[in-house]
Amino acid sequence: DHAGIATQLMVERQLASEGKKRTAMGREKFIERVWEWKKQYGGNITNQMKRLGASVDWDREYFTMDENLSRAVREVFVRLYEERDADGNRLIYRAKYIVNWCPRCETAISDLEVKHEEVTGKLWEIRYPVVDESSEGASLRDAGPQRAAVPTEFITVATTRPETMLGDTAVAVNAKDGRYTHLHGKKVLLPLMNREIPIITDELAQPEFGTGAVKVTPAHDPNDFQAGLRHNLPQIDVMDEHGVMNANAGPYAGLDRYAARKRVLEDLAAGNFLVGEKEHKLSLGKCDRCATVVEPRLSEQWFLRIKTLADKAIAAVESGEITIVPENYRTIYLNWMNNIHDWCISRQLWWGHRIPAWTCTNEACKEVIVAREAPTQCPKCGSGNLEQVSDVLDTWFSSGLLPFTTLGWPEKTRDLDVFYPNALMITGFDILFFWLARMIMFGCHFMQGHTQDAAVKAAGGDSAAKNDAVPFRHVYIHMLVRDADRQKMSKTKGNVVDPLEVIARFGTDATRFTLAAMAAPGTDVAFNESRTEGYRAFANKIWNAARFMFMNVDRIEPGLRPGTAEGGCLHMGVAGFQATSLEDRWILSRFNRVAADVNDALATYRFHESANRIYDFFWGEFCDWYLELIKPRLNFEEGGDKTAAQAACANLVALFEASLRLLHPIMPFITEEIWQAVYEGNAPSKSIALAAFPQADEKQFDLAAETEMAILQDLIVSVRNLRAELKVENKVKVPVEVYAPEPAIRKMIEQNRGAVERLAHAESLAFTKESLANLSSVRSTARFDVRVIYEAKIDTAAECARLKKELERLEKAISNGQRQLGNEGFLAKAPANVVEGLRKQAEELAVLRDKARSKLAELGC
RNA sequence: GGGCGGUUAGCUCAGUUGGUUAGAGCGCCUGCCUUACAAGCAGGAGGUCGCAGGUUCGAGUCCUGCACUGCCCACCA
Repeated sequence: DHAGIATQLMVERQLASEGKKRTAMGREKFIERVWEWKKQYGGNITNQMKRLGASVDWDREYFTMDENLSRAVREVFVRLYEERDADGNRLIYRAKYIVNWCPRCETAISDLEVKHEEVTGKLWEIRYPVVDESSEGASLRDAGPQRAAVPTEFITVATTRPETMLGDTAVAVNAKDGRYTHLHGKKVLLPLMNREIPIITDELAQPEFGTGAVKVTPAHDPNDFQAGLRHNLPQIDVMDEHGVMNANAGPYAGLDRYAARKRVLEDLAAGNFLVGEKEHKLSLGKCDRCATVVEPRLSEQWFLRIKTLADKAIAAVESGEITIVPENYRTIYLNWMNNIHDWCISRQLWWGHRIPAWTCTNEACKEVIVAREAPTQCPKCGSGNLEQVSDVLDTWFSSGLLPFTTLGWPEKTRDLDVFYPNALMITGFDILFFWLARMIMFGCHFMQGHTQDAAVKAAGGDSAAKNDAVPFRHVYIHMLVRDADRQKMSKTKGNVVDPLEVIARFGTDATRFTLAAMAAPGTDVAFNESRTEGYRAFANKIWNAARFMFMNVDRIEPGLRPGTAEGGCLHMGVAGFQATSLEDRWILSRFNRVAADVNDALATYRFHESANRIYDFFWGEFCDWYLELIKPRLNFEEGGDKTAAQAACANLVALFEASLRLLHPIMPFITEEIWQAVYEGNAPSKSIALAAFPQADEKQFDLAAETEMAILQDLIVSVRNLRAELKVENKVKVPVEVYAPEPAIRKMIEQNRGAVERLAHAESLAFTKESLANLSSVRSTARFDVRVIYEAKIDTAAECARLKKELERLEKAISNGQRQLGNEGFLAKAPANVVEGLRKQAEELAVLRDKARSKLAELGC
């Protein structure tokens, strides 16, 4: 979008560096200059999106200042101006009101654009002399200034902005405050200005605070403004749009507000009016864009009467027609929406949508005309001299319309039928109120009565949704990316992480993976480079695994493609996969599980879970185990079977291809590259992005294979452990003995003895009839004992230490288990599978404990 | 003044509806250039889950209070 105030600021800075000023240039020339700037920098965003691999319908690129969108903005403005609420008030109105004013940007800004900062400032106490009524009359004027020098009574007020006293038009006390009852109806003489102002009674003054008396400056404080209206007080504006004191400030005119503050304080002190100066904590409002301290300023602005729109926006979320993830933002949203104030939508800027309103320049008429197109003549007085209001609209006014204006509104378009309501809005929490809230308000209001195309609605699974006016059905709120130290990125701090730079160093895929893996809902991402380094290594791992695959395909069966039989690989998790071995059955089962988990994680916006799940599968299971396990079959030249090698190769390709599809949303580039290579130019679709996302087939879950494989892995790891402890040299293969009392398990190990020998670096594998638990160089599990036969001196002390630690752990676990299993409450209330699991575990732990005990006895420690 | 988060291994972070022995990456220690991969492989050390209570058969997970910390909202001179 055109980002009115931000963009104008950027161009102003650019001009400043050339020694030029916006005001000297004139509106037209300046806007031309902004367009130039936009042309130059707007492309950066597009470029970043492309480099990030965003999948975007580029034909639908839009800009909020385009003519079609601008026309929609005017349409909305006019409709809101013409529409009246239940009380008969226009939804858009113009009013003279205290608004937040940025003296640097020289414009009004909305409440949201003010950032409050807690600072320790000063609270000054000033005493105002009470006018002595006994000397009322001619003598008052005659006596002149000297009269103030001998007052009899004072009333003391407190302020954090003493310069505003120049615009005071009253002093307020609370009617219930007995201390001031005698002063009701009297006047004080405003120091420095020598102006008599009344003492009024108003709720504004709270007896508990300070002295209980408060100065009233209707033109410079929102509360005072209201009080002023209640008491018909004059509004004396003492500053101009730059925050410089004006003629109303008398001798202080021309001074900047802070210089004036200093002088006022000095003068008050000199006149003996300043009676106190205390440290005081206050929240200082600063301009969101340029950090200048905001000044409450009386000015004529356009407002949107928000309640009508807000009510609909509340209903849409409360009813669940719009869902928000993470859920706590729902409360935040509703809380804000329920306490919303009218929205100041006019800005005294040049860059933006100019308000479609004209004023008749005829002094006697001054009619305001709001219209879609420029009127030629005043409908009231007939004058042809009309001038368009110079204000522009708040950027968010137009941004808030995007869900429907980008689809062609106010025309009735096919796009609106199909795409409205949008399915999902993804946006940052920092613009929840600025943007999201406004989109919901505008959408619900202007699209009321809209009905989405029934077929599209059903296809999206939203056929039961009632309210099609909502701009989108689901909202995903993402957090901020911070720097590695959790600091908010800022140009002034110089800690901005430029995505393009990260991409240049680590690659897009690694960058995307980092963001995905760290995107736990509701948590900021501390962008940590070491993490990205790790994911670059992952990309590298994928690449090398692909090399391995291609190497084997080229050698074993050149031209091999993933299965594309009926239904095609596109609709199945893994097509053409023929499980012929334990590892085949295992990996197929594991793949389907990961596919199930990833789909589930994505459906619930748990992106980090999906990323981590694929990572663990691909690296920890597919590469670390499966590829290692099938190597003997692939290497048929070493006395194997070529047919088996071809089958293994086909499985490898099928599984890899499916994994690529699963990985593609997070790592689009590497997966596309390998996928295309797999098909050697004959891919079933133009891009992997168009291939179906793998779905889990629960029939492929194979619990038996997973259990068996786990035992095999245990066995291999146990041998590796023993080798490491015995410090067996890497090249040396050692004989291994296994005791496996259960015949089925023994058989399974026997069938996979080759795998054990190879992956555990064993010379041979033999089965024993007797338990090995008490022998040395043994590792035991509940299913098997395994022993490495190696003539190395065992470090008895180290082995004892290890066993003792192990025994300690086991005993603790056993006693925990016993306590639970002996607990009637547990047996009665815990689910059966939990109890059963614990029983089984207790048995296994007991076996292990016995083994460890007897082993310790054997070693004599 | 309201509201919302966070506090788990040396560091950065996961841990959905309470359920077996709390995980990952990086870093660290040991050993390996084993023909996909040293950006790698194999093995290892490291945590009383901020503190104090409570609920429960069972708490990192739920409740209360406290401490520290970050953020949002608010017209307190």
